[in-house]
Amino acid sequence: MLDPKAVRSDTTTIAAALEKKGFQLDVAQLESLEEQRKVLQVEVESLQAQRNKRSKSIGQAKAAGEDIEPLLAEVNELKSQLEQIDGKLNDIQARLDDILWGIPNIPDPQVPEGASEDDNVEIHRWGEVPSFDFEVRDHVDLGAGSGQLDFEGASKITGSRFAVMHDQLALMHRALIQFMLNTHTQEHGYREVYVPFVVNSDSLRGTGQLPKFEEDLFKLHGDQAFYLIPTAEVPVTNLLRDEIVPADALPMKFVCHSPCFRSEAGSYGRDTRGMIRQHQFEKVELVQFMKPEDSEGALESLREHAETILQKLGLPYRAVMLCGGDLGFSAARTYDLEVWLPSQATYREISSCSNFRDFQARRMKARWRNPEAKKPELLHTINGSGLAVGRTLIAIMENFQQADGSITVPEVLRPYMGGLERIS
RNA sequence: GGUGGGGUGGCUGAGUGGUCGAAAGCACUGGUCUUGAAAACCAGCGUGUCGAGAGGCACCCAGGGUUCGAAUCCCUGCCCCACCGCCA
Repeated sequence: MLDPKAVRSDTTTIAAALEKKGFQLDVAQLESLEEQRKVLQVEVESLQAQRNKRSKSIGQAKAAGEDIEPLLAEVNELKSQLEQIDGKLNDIQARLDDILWGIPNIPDPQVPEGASEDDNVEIHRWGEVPSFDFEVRDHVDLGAGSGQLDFEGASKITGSRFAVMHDQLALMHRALIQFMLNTHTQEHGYREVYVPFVVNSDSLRGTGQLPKFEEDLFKLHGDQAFYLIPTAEVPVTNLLRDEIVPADALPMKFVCHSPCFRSEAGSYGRDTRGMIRQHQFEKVELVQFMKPEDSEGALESLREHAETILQKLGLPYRAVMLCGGDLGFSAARTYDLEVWLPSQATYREISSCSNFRDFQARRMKARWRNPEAKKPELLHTINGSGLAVGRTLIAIMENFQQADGSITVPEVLRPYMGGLERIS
């Protein structure tokens, strides 16, 4: 959420800044509601002040044994006035809140202009794109060849956009998770955390998936509004919801492995083949909380932490900065890491690293005590995938495939796989 | 699933209809004292919002309700603790 005060006072400036994201802020409506709110609120509060005063004097009069009837009549009149105006205020306030919770974060000035991912700006490339002296197979064919990747089975069990893995492939999938977690805890200073994979709606509001993007989520049936997590970002970031942390606890860095569940509504027909876009996938997520002045630098280092995984695995990739139109709802600035996929002869997203500034923190009331300030201040949050496990597996299969359809296991994974050098 | 007890400020914990945003203790901050520290003593110390300020308003798990007035009474929900049942 943006600072409501800023939205109030700099409405047009903010509306202009949001255009980069392709978001149209209804300035006229906002201003009109705000004007009404102000008047009504002043009125309600002054009526409340009067009521409180009279009620107090009723108590005193009663104690003194005086007649309270005239006072009662007076205060009853106030009460009915108050009820009427308060009802109007609540209505206006609810409408303002709806607008406020639905405004995306303001993109950073350095975010490039653009409407879609085609306008993202490449920052750098790493590694050499492999060349093959045989016909390249995609991960679906490679998996079918070894009989270790089964989409029909998954389709029978559940439906489309799920996968079943067997044997060495399942082992490598698991090894990737261990490798990523160990690297981030042992080399990058993250605390490992295990969290619920089912969350309530407050948590989703906190990180920004709700109220606008409910259709992207799997919602559980039941009395309570529970959802499957679309990313570990949701439970981990919400660890600090309604908390005030001391300055010396910052920065806080968490790494969390979790499954992620996404409905993929609106992506019919996209990436229907294979394991690129699934309803369920594993991800190792990096989440950090820090003082506002540290978040820009922290995003750079978090991106490097994610890049380290790709480098250690020897996977060619590039880093891009997302343009305004491709930026997520809550993000002020995002780097995507894209891994090379030989079968598609292109780079595909494997990690997304974002700075949310105080946008999520304001929604969550996640704060810290700045010793130099009198009041608690909002934290900054950043996060990024380190990495998406399923897509990493695909990238390894395709980049390290051999003419015979076998796959060379990256050196760093072998200790996690009993020394296995090749999947065949 | 059953029975009982609870959810109050950073923590512990008092408060069961009126001057309570809330006692007390701990923690924390500042001061006195001390060579320094500790102890002792004094003072300060929740969050949000409106206001230049004085101050107003709201917040005692959440949402409704009763009342002139609710932390306190009623209803619903959520959560926690104890015991019983069931269970990976």
